[in-house]
Amino acid sequence: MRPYAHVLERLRSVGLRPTRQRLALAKLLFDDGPRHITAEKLHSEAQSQAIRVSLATVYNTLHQFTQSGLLREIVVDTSRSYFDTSTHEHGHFYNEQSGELMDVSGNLQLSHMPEIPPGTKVSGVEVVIRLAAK
Amino acid sequence: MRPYAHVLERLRSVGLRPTRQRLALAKLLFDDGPRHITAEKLHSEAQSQAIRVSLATVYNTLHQFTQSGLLREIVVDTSRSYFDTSTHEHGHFYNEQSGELMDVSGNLQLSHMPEIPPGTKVSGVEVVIRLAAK
DNA sequence: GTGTTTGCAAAGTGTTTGCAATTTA
DNA sequence: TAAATTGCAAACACTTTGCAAACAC
Repeated sequence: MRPYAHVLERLRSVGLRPTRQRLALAKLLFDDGPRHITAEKLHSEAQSQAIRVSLATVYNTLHQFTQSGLLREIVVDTSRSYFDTSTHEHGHFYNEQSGELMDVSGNLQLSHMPEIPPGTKVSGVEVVIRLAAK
Repeated sequence: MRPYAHVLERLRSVGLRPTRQRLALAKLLFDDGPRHITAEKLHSEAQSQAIRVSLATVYNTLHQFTQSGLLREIVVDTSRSYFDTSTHEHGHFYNEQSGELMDVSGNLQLSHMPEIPPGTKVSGVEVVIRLAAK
């Protein structure tokens, strides 16, 4: 029985040593479909499953995963960072009251791509639909 | 001669007392066409023009202006808040290297508006095109 | 064994807050 | 003069960093 096999493979494939902490966090992140999570949430989730990881390591790991392309950072709130396990380009709903971040299903395109300022190239397009209670 | 007349009027129209600080900041913000600015930048700009305003007041003022609809806050960077003097809905270019935020000219629409989660309504749509050096 | 990773605690950064002093109407 | 606003300094929340101990290979 190798419960971590797929996650282990995933880490190996991007050249990250599969340490106990990274394996545990990767399992939390990638084992149950798309997730949107903050560092603090992931940390407390780990704690509640008796996984001992420091908050600093959670931050480090989230950034390493992001750099490696396993995660994507989504900027919707000045006061905390969200990380998305879906790395393809897609839009988001953000509920400011609850802090909940959700994928927009289906593909959400721009009507047209505007002209890009000279000397630059597009590194990403973010569409955020902010929600409030009705 | 009433150099602040228009700005003064603007503050009055949203029910904010035209104090010396608010007038000076409003002048910096609204007198030269659309601007995208952070609190620290506005503060240092004021300082360099010998306008005495504390950073706390700059923050307070930016938030009051935002609440009153004179400004719009744009979320593009976890580490600082940007405020836009154009309050209509429009897209932005964000150059992560320089920290420069620019309007997308022309109107940038979504190909379609997705179905909104039940019990919520759209409070705003943000489109950010991230730029990197070519 | 050697280089990498972790955890802690301290430091950092942008932002907010409490409250006395000042200003506006 | 009464109520609103300001400025200061302290407090805050999230995030990053330095470094010794622990770990992976």
